[in-house]
Amino acid sequence: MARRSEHTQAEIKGMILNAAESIVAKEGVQALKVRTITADIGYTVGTFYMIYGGLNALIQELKGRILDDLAAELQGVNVDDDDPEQAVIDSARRYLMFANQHYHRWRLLFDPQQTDKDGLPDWYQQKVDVLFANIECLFQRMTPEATEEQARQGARALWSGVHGVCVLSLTGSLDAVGINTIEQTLDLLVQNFLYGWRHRH
Amino acid sequence: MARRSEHTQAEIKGMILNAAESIVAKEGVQALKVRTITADIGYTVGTFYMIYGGLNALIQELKGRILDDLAAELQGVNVDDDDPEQAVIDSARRYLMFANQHYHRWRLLFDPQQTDKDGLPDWYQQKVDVLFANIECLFQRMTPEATEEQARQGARALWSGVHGVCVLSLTGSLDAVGINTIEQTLDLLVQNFLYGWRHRH
DNA sequence: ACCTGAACACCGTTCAAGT
DNA sequence: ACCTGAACACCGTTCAAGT
Repeated sequence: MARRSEHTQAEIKGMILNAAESIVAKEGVQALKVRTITADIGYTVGTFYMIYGGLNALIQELKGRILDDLAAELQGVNVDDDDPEQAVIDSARRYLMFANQHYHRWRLLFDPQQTDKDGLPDWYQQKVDVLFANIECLFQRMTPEATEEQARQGARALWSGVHGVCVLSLTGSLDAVGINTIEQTLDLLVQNFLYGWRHRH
Repeated sequence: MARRSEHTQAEIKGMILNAAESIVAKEGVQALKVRTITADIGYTVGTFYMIYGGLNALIQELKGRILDDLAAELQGVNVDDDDPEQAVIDSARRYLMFANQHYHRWRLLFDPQQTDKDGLPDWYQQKVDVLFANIECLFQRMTPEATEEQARQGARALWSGVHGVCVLSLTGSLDAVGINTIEQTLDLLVQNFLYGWRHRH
């Protein structure tokens, strides 16, 4: 036993990440166990700790990946034509779609157990900021007379709302509703808010 | 040892509930352990299982209590005068205040780990419905020309949004902001939404 | 009948021991 | 240097054994 060197450290790290993503995607974080991960890739527990300091470090990296995927999804909206309002609506729909299709991974991003005590790392916060910058930019274009700070606040308020609709609807905390009803709820929130936002400026 | 009979089953149950509430309020659910609870009340693990089938059963009951407290908080808004819009705004502010002051207990209501696989019990769903009925009623009064179903959808959409603001702001997922900034964000969401709601009907 | 505490299963983490 | 697996700590849950 020991000293197999069948894979480089980098390869093992990749295998761990893939195995972990797969488990989270199928069963959620609560099913993510060190023993399961290492068994899945043909290694034993100890090997995991050669690569990661602990389960939290792995989860942190997973969250980064998920955030990147979410960002890619939101990048897909057409922000170049002259209808910023429609772009906001599209963004919200894409957010719901991502949350619905990648439910467990999306949940991980906001799992209360998985928030590091010493706050999130800088690179993580930066990814969040980039994600938000697009929405803020659309708000600027919708209401050019608003200050940058107002656009920030507006984007934050609406996006929190969009997130709330996804959380309560998809987790079934509200009650059981189908996905198209959820989309209606989302549109209702977004369109009423945007109407108010436009006419109050 | 054994057969102390210093307390009735009902008394022990009350002691467990109090100890559990106290732990959750101070440290959150993740700190709630059977061994800690029973040690706090001067009993041992086995006693816990005389009263509850397991930790989940206790947590379920805790959630019911928290929901009652939240309902009481929201009952406090003045819905009798002729300004239903202001009553909605007040309700939203009270919801934020409750979430902020009873952070860990409020979080428990939406903890993903703590949602029973076979859905929530009927009595729980009923408490949620009662809570929502008030908001729906206010929507009816704001826009009497809307159908009941529209009022339901509107209340659901706005309340999801309100919840989202509380979640993202209080958990620091967005970024670090003070409580008054949170209230501003909340008001922005609610007022813009309501403006749209009123003028689009 | 009421209560204890040893015991089991499970899981994160460590580390002495192998090659 | 790389990897194993026994071992420890922690925790939910069970149950034989005490009074």
